[in-house]
Amino acid sequence: MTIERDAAALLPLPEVTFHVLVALADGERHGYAILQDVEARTDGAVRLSAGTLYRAIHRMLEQGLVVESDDRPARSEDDERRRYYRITVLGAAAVRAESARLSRLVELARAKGLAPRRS
Amino acid sequence: MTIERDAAALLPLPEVTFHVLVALADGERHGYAILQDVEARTDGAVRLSAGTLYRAIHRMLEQGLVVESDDRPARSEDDERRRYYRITVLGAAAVRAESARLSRLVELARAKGLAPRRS
DNA sequence: TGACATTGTGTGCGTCACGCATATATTCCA
DNA sequence: TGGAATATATGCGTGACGCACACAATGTCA
Repeated sequence: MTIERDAAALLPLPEVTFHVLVALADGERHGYAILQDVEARTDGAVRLSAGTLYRAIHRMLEQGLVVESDDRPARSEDDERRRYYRITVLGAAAVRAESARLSRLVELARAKGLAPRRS
Repeated sequence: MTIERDAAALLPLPEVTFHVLVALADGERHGYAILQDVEARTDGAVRLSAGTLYRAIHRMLEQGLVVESDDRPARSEDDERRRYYRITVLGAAAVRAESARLSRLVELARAKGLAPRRS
């Protein structure tokens, strides 16, 4: 309950924040990997600018949407420069709330015949 | 085709612009009526601030998303202060494109189990 | 009639999130 | 060995936002 209200207070989420949370939903990733993941999942349609991404991550750390992780991959596959992030319970609640908000926006347009038919 | 590309170049639409276009989709309205219409259709969840609304309308006029209308209601139901607006072909294309974009965002979240089930 | 809320449009101001450019260092690979 | 890719970060300008405020006409009610 409190989590849901805390999440609701953060809406609307900035676009880049939404993408970062979706990218982290199924596992930890470092910044640059988030960049590539978003681009791949959207077939190149969404390309985050690096500057905005890293600033968004800093904001998200302060807001408690993500935490930095100490888990590092095997030394042979690691890169010291990387900083890994994990989504928090609040982060998951926030992206769910934002998804619902966006879904309602689409419904508004759909009611006027302005949205694609339900896929 | 050209219209679709012109509309695509305006994405993402500012949130208030999206709401104004949806409000105008089924008929002409003046600014203050748009304010009330959005609030009513969203059950009070979305309340546009007047300042942002009127500035958005000015932007939209310059971009050709809406045009000011000379049609006035019967004098008995009119109010000289009002300024009426009509959505353009470009405006309709833009809100359709934005709806599709938002719909794709929801799909991204849905693929990770973070969006409400299809309503 | 006088007071006050509502309707209606508009500007001033500060802030946040953004893209683009740039900085800096490391790693990969031909 | 030199250039592309990887990786993170800051500088700067802009656009859209909310809130406060301004100002006038209209409606309501004591």
